[in-house]
Amino acid sequence: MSEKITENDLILQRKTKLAELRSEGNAYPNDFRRDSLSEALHAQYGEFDNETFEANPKHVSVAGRIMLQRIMGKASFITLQDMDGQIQAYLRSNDLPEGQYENFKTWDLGDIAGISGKLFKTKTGELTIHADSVRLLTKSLRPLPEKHAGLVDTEQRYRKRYLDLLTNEDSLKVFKLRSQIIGEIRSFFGEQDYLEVETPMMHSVLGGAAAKPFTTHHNALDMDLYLRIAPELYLKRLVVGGLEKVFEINRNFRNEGLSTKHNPEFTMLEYYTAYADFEDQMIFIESLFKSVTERVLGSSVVETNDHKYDFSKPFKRLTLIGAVAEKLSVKEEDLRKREVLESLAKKSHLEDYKDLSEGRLLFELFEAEVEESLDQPTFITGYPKEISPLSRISDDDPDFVDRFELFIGGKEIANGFSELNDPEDQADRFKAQVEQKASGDEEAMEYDADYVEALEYGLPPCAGVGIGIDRLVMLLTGAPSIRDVLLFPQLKSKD
RNA sequence: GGGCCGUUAGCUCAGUCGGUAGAGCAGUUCGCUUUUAACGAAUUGGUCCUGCGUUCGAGUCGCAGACGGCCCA
Repeated sequence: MSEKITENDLILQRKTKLAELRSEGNAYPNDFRRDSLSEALHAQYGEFDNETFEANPKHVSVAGRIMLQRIMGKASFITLQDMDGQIQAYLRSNDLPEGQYENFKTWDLGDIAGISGKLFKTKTGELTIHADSVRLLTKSLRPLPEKHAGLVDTEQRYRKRYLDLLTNEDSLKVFKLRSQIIGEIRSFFGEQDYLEVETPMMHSVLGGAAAKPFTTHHNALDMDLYLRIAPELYLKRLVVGGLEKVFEINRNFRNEGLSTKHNPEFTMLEYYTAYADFEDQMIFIESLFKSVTERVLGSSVVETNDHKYDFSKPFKRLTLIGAVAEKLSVKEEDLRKREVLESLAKKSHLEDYKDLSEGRLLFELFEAEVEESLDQPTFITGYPKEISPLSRISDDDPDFVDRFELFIGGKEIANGFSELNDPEDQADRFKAQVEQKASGDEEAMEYDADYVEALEYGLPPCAGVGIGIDRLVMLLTGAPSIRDVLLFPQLKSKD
């Protein structure tokens, strides 16, 4: 937390300048108002020539951070950066009020300034503000990273994201895109009459997913609570309550390892649709992905690095057992035999495979051997009942449930199923989870009696889906690590 | 948890065989009224991640640790 604050000459020089500013009045004014943003000016006036500007002068005020400066005696150019982009200003000693140019010469890269003046084009045709007034709005006490390379050190980019955003345009782009993606998802659901809700982040009963939780304590209630691992059971209570189309975009917390695909807190979209099943949801996801990519990227074809995904086409569909059979070159019917599963599990170095049920063995084989190879969008269906305690039993086979997971680029992107709305079956499944927990499965759920009671009032037939937003953003931006799409990824404290 | 790689000036990076720690940018000073990574000249700036060890001598070699990255389970 308290990384040692390093004082060096560069900072001391700037502090001396700040002291001078303080002695002249308020060093942190907040009465400058801009009327223009940089990119908007380029868009509106980029094609103008100086004749046009002379006939029809445009006076503008902009504000931003000084990123570059070119000082030539009694005239200078500076590059100002705002939320929109960058614009150049031309400061000429003779054209500024008494003393302003001399003050400007004491400013540093990274200082925040307000500039007013008329637009013109330089010799080389660059749109520039010919300043008639300049003001220092905020003194920067620390030097910015190197002006061309930007901030490169990965650790510093994560710990001091503000410097990364200021100096690395690509990084800023990723987070702008992330915001647009989430915005378009909201629009898509809104257009289809889904209601957006927020459900509790602090749960007294653990459920909704197989994961290890974070625990916390409420002092006034003297009660231990879990940070939620999933919002599922609350959202389905809302479906019982008549919110037949409902969604939530919010954080989940899982107390597990970190990797390029995992951060302890991550953003999940979950939605539920009454009178729909998992097959309907697969089609819905296809249209969601097509729509979001078209609206955000302008095309349903996403090309990043050496991968290409066309979201205008229906996704591939495979069964879990079929995918494992194909990958390991075994017959599907053999994958129903315990001895075959065990020998494959041994070959795949699965831990404690002798203690696992057949369904879990199959699932873990899939995770170990198949998942990573599913590059093109693929729905996997046919999940075993025992690893899906909230899913509806398949009408075709009582050992399996009506569930799918979506894989793209070797990563799990979505998980959905027809919901189990039989309260007696749900009670039995919770009991099985409690037994698994008792026998050492830290990821098993707890018995949620209140949820079973809600089901007893009647949950309409429905289906729900969870989509990992961070992984979706990785996919659409080509980011190789989840840390590149999280503004402040979890890192170890340096103390 | 294991393996590999990295950590040197504010930033980006060099650093030979173990022998006085370097460059570019930024900063400071001077010059320069259309520059664009502005330019020219001079110049300041170091806990070489931390600790211990080997050695006459360690940024460099060894051991332990911290943090980060990638890969594996």
